[in-house]
Amino acid sequence: MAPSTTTDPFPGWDGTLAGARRLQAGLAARVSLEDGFHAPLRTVAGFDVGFEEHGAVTRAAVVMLDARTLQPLESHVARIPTRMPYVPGLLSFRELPALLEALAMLQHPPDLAVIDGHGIAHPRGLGIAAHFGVATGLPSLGVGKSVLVGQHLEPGPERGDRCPLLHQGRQIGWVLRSKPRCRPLIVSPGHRVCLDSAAALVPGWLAGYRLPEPTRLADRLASRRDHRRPARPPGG
DNA sequence: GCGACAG
DNA sequence: ATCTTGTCGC
Repeated sequence: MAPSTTTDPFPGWDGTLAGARRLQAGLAARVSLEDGFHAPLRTVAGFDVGFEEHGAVTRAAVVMLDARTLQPLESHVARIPTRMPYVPGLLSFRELPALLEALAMLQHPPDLAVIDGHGIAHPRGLGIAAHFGVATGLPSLGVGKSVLVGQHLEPGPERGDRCPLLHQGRQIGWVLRSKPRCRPLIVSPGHRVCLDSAAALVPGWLAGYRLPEPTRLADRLASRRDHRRPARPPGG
């Protein structure tokens, strides 16, 4: 991929936590909630982060998939020194640099990026998936495993059942049942993806597991579980 | 002041 | 996130 398709993800950041929150507020104004991709998607890339050396090394994984068949086309792992601790609400300041390294390893950019974490379902509207989108210009959406902010009702028991995730009087995402008897996923737009599209796209990437394929495969690469444990077949 | 708090 | 095997329930 072109070496400099990504802009500085933290422009003007003074390194402080207060400065990080101010920067988020400013970057959030650049998020577009209108679809900025052409359907049908041809490629989708999943991203996730893991750690090594007791947290000293951040490990980001990317898996490029054929959006129609869900077959993996290409995958990479980027490893860089960890620079920040985990602070709720500031996840992107810890994990985004590694994700951008992984993105740069791809031969071509994906039509859309799926990131493990939240998009606009964030206190200041700039979760890691939204931050990734603004920094790269790529359409993106977040798939989280638990709520950071917002309220919601319990979605129905069937795959595809969903409820709006609301925060301060407006919808910021969806609570989606991706698999029966499993905790629902939190899906939210990152950048250049609208709420309805976020809800419509994810079910198309499900293959019998709780996590959609892009994120599930990236998760396995990021957290070495594939080197220690075999995969179990889908279904019941 | 107290509790909550993506990964 | 990470340390970690078997186990209970659908």
